[in-house]
Parts: sequence; structure tokens; C-alpha cells
Amino acid sequence: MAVESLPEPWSSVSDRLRRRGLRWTPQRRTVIEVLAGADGHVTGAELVERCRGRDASTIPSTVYRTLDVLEELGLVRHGHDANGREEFHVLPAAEHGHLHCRQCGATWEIGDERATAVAAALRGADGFEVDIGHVTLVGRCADCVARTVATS
Amino acid sequence: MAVESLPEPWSSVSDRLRRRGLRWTPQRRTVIEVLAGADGHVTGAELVERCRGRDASTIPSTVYRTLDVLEELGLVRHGHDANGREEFHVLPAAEHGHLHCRQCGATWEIGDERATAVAAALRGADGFEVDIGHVTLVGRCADCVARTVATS
DNA sequence: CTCGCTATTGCAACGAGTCGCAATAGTCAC
DNA sequence: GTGACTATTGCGACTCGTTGCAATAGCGAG
Repeated sequence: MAVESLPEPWSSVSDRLRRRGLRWTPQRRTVIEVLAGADGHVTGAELVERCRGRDASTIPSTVYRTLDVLEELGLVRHGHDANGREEFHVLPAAEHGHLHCRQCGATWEIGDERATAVAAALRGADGFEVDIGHVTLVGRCADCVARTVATS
Repeated sequence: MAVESLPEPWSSVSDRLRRRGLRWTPQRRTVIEVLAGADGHVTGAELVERCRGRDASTIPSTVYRTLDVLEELGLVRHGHDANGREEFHVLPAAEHGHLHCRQCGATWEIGDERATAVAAALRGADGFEVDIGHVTLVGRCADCVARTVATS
């Protein structure tokens, strides 16, 4: 799939890069193609793997550096999964968050309203503006809490 | 400093381990000594380094495995810093959380009340019990927000 | 004190990133 | 087109952890 025929905002990435004095390279093209075919969240390692699928000569550091640039363009946003590993949000839209139950291992998303409520609770007195989507919050889901009476 | 002369809960670790069918080893002793001299939060790498200071033959995997065991005893709790790296809370007491400003790089703690408020906001409809202290929340502090009019 | 069971260690290899640096190759100007 | 300027790449080394496995060594029993 040619990058030019991808939907926005992917098709204009090359121009946006050049306008900033940055360059459009085959390696970046590969990353864009992969991102256009992804959605929601993908780990860094997974993105590297998919790039390698399109171009076996892909080097990890190049992918990560490209992702840094794309983050500056607002096309991805990086965060961390429950194990602290790099995780990328493709085309970050509404504010949202991630919950992970350490007992059953399940993961949820929380939507805009709740994410905003949490941000408000956190802003509190000192005005800190949290990016709730950056991390994966860990805890225990209602089912697991109910299932266990006393377990740390 | 002999472990036996350390204050509780450190001095009783050997017994607690044995009672569980686990063992008291020189390597674990080293970790305990280091933990007793630490407070608040320490990264995994830092702990390994300090252990190496007491015993040059310290092996990282042994330290991490010991920390896992101590977490089961409730003596430490692991979490992740702003970069997703392993971070340990020594003698976790009150619920608390961590904030990190991605712009100025400063880090704060939030106390029990606010941490509880956030947990409440998050619990919301589905009853998820978050361990707010597990991760370091990232965002921007009030000063940096004020200082910047328009910066993603 | 000795024995045996098995928890723990040390080691080596691996996974996920990050970083510095020399070589390569986009881009823009002419 | 050609050239020069410099952003980017590829590579190697390194950090932080994790895991499997064979060898070691706690610890309770007798």
C-alpha cells in the first residue's frame, strides 16, 4: 500500500516532515505503513516486529527514533503498559486510560468522562495536569476483589 | 550492621522466611541490610548497586528474586517510575502516589487523602480497586502549565 | 553430627530499549 | 543536474530486568 493512498493524516506525513526540515526516508515510510494498519495500542516491540515483516532489514533503534518524531507530530503518543514496557497509542483521540487487574490479568479502557473525573481529583489543590493515558493503572477488578476476602 | 540488631520488621525476616519453608541466605541478608538503610523509593538498579557495595559478588537476578519474596512478606512493594523502570517502595505504609512533570522533570508525592480521592473517582461504576502507588503518573505541573500557553 | 530434600544461587542467554558515532543519503539552492 | 549541508541510518555497546538450568547449600529430621 502506497503511503500516498493512505487516508489522512498519514498521507501528509512526508510533507509535514519536510516542512520542518526533516526528511522522508524509506524506513519512516515503513513505520507509517505499519501504523496506518494498526489501531488503538501497540507495544514498541510489536511495532518493530511488524516493520520487520515489511522490511526484514529494519533496525529497532530506527523505529523507536521515528516514533519519537511522529509523537512530536501528534500522530502517536507513547505510554507504558502494566509491566512498564513501551506502548504506543496510534492517533490519540479522546482522553482515556487503562486499567489492569493484577489478579486475573485482564485489561480495560476507561472512557473520557471517567478519565476526566480522575484528572480532576488529581488536579486538586496544586493544579497538576495529569496525562492519565500515559500509564496503565494497576489494581484489582471488582470480580477479583469480590472473589478474595483477604489477600494482599 | 548485623541484621539481628536492626529494628523491626527487619530483624524478624529470617524467622518469617523459615516459617514459610524458605531460607535465610547471605545474599538475602545483604538485601535486607540495604533495605533497612533505604527509605521511600529506590529503583531496582540502585538497590543492586548498593548490594554490590556491601558484597561485590552480588548478582542482579538474585537481588530481584529476593525482592519478589520480600514483596510477598509485605516489606516492599514494586512499582514503575516515570520511564517505566522498576521502583521499590520500602515498608509501604499509607496509600500514596507519584506525580512527574514531563516538562520540568520534577517529581512529587501525593498523600493519602488525595490518593484516596483518585481511587474513588476511578472506582466509579465498575468497582475497580486501583493501586495508585504502583505507577508514576505523568503530566505537567501547575507552573509549567502556566508558563506555556500552547505546547502539546 | 549426618543425611536428604529442595529452595536458592550463579551463570549465561535473552528481550526491550537507549545512546554515540561514523557513514549514508535526503533536500534545497543554484 | 550538481553540490553541499545535515538529518538519519546502521551498528555496536550498554542498561535494566527476566528466565531456565545445573550446581550449591540451607534446614529440619533422625
